[in-house]
Amino acid sequence: MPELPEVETTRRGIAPHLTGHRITAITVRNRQLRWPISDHLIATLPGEVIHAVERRGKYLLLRCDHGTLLLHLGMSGSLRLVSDTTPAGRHDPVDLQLDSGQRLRLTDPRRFGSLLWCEGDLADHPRLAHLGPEPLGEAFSGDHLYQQAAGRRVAVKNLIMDGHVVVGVGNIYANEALFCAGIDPRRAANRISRARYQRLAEAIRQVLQRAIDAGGTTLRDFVGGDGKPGYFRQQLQVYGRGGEPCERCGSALQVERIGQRSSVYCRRCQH
DNA sequence: CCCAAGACCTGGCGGC
DNA sequence: TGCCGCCAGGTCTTGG
Repeated sequence: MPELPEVETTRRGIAPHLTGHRITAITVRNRQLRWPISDHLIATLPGEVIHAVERRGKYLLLRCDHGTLLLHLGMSGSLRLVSDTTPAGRHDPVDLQLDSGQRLRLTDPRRFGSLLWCEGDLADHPRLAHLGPEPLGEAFSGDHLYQQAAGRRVAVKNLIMDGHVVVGVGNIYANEALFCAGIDPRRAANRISRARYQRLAEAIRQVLQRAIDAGGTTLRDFVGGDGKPGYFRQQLQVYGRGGEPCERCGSALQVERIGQRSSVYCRRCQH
């Protein structure tokens, strides 16, 4: 589920229910996530008040009195607010009990998500320190991509999915943005002009922003606890549409693996 | 430094 | 129906 737009949608959905509230208890049913949940986190979190809910890349940041909870949803994670009598399912490894009576429940069947506790300077945290710029922020541009591409022969699709280059671009939106920009996903990163990177940066921004905007409409359902977002599916031009006609030229969309990830593109429109 | 591949996990699907 | 292999929205680690 979670690419940047979904993480941002989640952030917006949960923030009003968390901000200003105290975590009164943490229930850990399975601590084996991407990294085991630390004893220190479990001991420390109860009693902390959440002052703000922010996002860096695909990490949600719950800023508390004495530190920050970093929450990553991995491949299959989602968060919901539930009442404290809602029975937990098989794949609900963690609940945070709040002083409002609600619980923030993490559901994560594949357990690639993570919960980390950071007490020092957030910017120095090993998971955050080397991340690239936010795609919707000022520091991200075609020039930035062009500079990052220098000397790199990987496929451009792999470049833009590299979190050290730019955060938040997952497999879905990498495919979409490259289609929008008319760039062949297999093209070597260092064989693309500055002008075309400008177009690509713009496409990345646009595609992510549009998805976030679409996500906004499901916020209420999400927080109510039953929402499985599927809202942006209809807007996808290439992802999940291998073999179907290209929206622009009508020729059949090509499916191919690039860097272990399934990729879809139009042979006629993307060069 | 760059890059490809393997690793972590579970569930759903299509094919036989 | 049952089993098997493959696929899945992420990213860290390892080894060349």
